Amino acid sequence: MQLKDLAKQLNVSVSTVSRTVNGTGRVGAKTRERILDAIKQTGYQPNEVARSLKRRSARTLGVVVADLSNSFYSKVIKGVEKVASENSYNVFVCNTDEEVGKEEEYIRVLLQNQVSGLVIATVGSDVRLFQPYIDSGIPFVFIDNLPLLEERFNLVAIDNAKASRSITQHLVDQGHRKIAMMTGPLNQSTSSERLLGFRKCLEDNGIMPEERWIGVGTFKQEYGYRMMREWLLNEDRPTAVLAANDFLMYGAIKAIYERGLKIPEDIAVACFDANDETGLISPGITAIIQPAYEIGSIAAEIIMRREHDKGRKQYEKIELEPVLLLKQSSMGNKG
Amino acid sequence: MQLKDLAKQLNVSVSTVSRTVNGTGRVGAKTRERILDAIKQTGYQPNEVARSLKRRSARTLGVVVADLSNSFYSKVIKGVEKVASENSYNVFVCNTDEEVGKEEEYIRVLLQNQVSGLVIATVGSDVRLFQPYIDSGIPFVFIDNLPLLEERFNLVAIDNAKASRSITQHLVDQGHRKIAMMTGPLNQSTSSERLLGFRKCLEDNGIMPEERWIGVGTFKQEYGYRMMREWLLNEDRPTAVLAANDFLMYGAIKAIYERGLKIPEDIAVACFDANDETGLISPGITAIIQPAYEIGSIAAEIIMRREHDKGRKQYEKIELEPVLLLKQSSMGNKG
DNA sequence: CTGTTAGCGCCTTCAG
DNA sequence: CTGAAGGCGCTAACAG
Repeated sequence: MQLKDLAKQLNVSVSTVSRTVNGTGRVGAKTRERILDAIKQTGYQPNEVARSLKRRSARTLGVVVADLSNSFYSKVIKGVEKVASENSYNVFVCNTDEEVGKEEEYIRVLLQNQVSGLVIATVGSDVRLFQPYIDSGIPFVFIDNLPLLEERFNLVAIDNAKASRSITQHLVDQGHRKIAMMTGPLNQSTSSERLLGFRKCLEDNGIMPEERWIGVGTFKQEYGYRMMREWLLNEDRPTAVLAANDFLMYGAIKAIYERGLKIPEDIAVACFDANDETGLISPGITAIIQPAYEIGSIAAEIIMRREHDKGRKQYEKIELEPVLLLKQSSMGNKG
Repeated sequence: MQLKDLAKQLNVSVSTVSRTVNGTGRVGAKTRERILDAIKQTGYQPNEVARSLKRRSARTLGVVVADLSNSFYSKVIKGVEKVASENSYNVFVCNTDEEVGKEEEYIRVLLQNQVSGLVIATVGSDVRLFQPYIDSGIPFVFIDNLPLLEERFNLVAIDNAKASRSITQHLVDQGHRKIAMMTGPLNQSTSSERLLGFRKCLEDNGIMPEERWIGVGTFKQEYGYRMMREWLLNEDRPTAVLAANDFLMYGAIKAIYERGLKIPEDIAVACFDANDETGLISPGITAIIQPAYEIGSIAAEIIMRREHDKGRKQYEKIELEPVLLLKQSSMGNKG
């Protein structure tokens, strides 16, 4: 069923039907009535693809994340979706599994599909590939990780270095001086910034960071486990560990338990993003919690704003405040 | 940049360019060469929306789930996405928050966007609204919950009643006779089937199900908490609880701990879908684990098959085997 | 107030 | 092997 058929059936022109469907332009009361009726009868639904082609925009947002099953990202997505649906936009969600190739591919596909904007937690793809699009005015909003771009992008994120300093300071305040850190690839800014903040904080406290206790690998559980195991093989082991995300921490904890050690008595742990909804993880894990839902909704709002004043190429950098959630995993004074 | 511009620039017709872009129809070797070059130079990308309009199909799958942050669904989505991307299809993901209205709205929007097929974990919307679409051959694949439809739909799911019987039997085998069950709305088949299996198992074991220990509410943590609390107010309380999903169970456990009781010593617990990736939830929770990723990928494959032999209206019902994961939460003999 | 018409960007017969 | 032309379903001038 389409416009044309309806029009024919009612002996009016397609444009009249179109106008009443869209509520644009004046249409006679009774003709409108008849048309609305027929629409209800036939269950006519406009073809969005045709509309998108005409309008040259699909009223769709693309979201590219590394891992859907990571609750941080799923909350971001919910935030994006809320704003999108308030504006009658759709959301395309893509999962890159932290693979740069997939990320580039998905961005390309989304662009081909005429998305109105992109929300990206990049894992380091060469976003410059998409410079033409960015310049052409399609808003790219980065969350979490910074891209390899100069200035021409929007950003919604926390200050990772600062957050890292604050959680490290907490460990120091508990009396720890032998603190290890594990993080993901340094080409991701979340990783490098968190490491930077960690180092800075130790230095500010007159502690020399031990290079052997700095693990740079991936953001996956398996790496956290391997790294921690290695550290524990040595007699001289850290008394506290900071992990740059929750998966790393879960891996680390597994290694700690395997070694028969206790948290926090033998080793204190803290990390980013561990937000236990169940309340059953024990001990509770001290963590920096990012406002994930807000990150998503604000990112989407930026795109909406760009849709309104198109052409105006202007970029927003929004910094949100995380929360330092204190739990048992890091408690107990070592001083 | 579009087809027309490229054609003009190279002094060939649009059709020739189109043919070489798509690799369809013969094109002279050197003209092809020139065109391919120009494509690389200009970074031309075909407009998918226009293609979709022409083709009258968007090569897109829609997925409708109740809650993205539920790991069961995020795994399903990953499964769908894998198959989709293997076939160069895109995935639209929608989150209904368990609201029937949102579900109907999203299905409508997806259809308007000419998706090639839908994967739906329905929360009970009146899918008959979409009967015309189903009849017109757009494949609807249901997972998890059964729709209010006769026969004309595809299904990928586990046998919920059977799974429920088996986990209940496990509790009985541990010596329990005072077993409670909490579940979601009965208009969702996962809920009603699981309750059915529970009842059946008790009866098979000569145990009369106590109606006061059967809680029918929502699938949310908050309800699990409230229900459990109520049960615990009474002197005569169940010695084991089965929850129809993990959120309910987390709520129940919270209530149990608040009451100062121990798991499994005072009360044994078991549920559906609690798949602890962290390994830190303690005690570990006995649960029926559904093969979520496979459910998603098989659902997507069904759609792909329908794309190939279109017109052939045929429906597949696929039953997958869940796993009964035994953990401490239900261990210890009460007999 | 309503109808006619020209595209949106691409694909695909049908001629040449 | 290549070009011209019509049309996918809808919207938006532009006329009437």
